[in-house]
Amino acid sequence: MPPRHKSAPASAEHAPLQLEHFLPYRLSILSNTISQTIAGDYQRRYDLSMTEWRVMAVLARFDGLSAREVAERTAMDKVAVSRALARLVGAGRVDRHTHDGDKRRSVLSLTDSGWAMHDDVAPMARAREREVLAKLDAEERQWLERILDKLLEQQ
Amino acid sequence: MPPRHKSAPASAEHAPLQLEHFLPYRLSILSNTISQTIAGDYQRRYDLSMTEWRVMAVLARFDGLSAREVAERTAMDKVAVSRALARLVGAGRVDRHTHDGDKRRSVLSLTDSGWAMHDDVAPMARAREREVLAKLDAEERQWLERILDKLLEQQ
DNA sequence: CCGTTATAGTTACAAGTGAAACCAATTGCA
DNA sequence: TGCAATTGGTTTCACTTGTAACTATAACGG
Repeated sequence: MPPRHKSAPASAEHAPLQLEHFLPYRLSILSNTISQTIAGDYQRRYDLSMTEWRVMAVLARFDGLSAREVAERTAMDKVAVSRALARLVGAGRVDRHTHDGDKRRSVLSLTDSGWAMHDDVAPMARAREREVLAKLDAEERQWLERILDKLLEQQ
Repeated sequence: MPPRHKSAPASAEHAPLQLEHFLPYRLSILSNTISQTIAGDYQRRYDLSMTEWRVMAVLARFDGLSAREVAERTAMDKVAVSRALARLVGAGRVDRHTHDGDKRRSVLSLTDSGWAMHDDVAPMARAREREVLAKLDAEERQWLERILDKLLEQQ
């Protein structure tokens, strides 16, 4: 019986990428897996997309932001934020009024109902983060922190 | 002048998530940034999506895979693979025929043109990976390797 | 054998996303 | 002032993506 797949000749001449050892690919798998798990949690319980959750999370920390500021803090583009806000305001999770003195800007904050949802979801998200970090020992966690700091630092 | 945003009262009662220190969020930003940079490289030069590139990358390593096997190796779902293959076959980058003895299965491999594209793109991808890793010293790179291994290990 | 179940892959439809166009309010500056 | 350029935000349109349904072939079990 011949071997299922021939890989030797290809590697010799073409140096194909080994996806399973390729950092960008591995990061992408890891990030998607974790984010999906968390998103699953709150999508099961609430009708809430990941972008909507992120908007709520920044409004929980910074009350009164404008849509643009939310976009900055979430690293989302303004269209995505606008859409998320439309749904959140519609669902009564977020309050929006107009900035005095600049009628273009909105002033956003969580409603009581938004806070209730936040206070339910945030601990689930944190618990999932702990689940992930539990796979590492204290030393590894410190290194991870440091490595992410360096990789995420601008330029 | 009053403070722009009140965050203290919220944090006291509601313990909002600090997105900028939240591992899943940070991973997502990092992963998206890196993947976008690489995808930009080959989208500028070829009309090639990230899913298509991943399919090509595994076919470069494992000649003769079926679509399902490609899906397994890329962690993509079979619909995404089917679509990527339709485009790649249409563009003459991938050869598809039917498995002898199981007419459901396809047998996939890169064409000469597919190999040429691969041999052009793979070094760019590797160069981008090196750019990222250059932000770390040797010790940090080793820890990152080890940490990703642990976090990606099944369950 | 023959009917049921499982597998490989594609198609169809709905929902999500991104880029560009757009509107309204504001700012800059001649 | 007043008009061009900028900014905040929404809408539109084309494209991508995900889920479910579907077709064709193969494997299983009586």
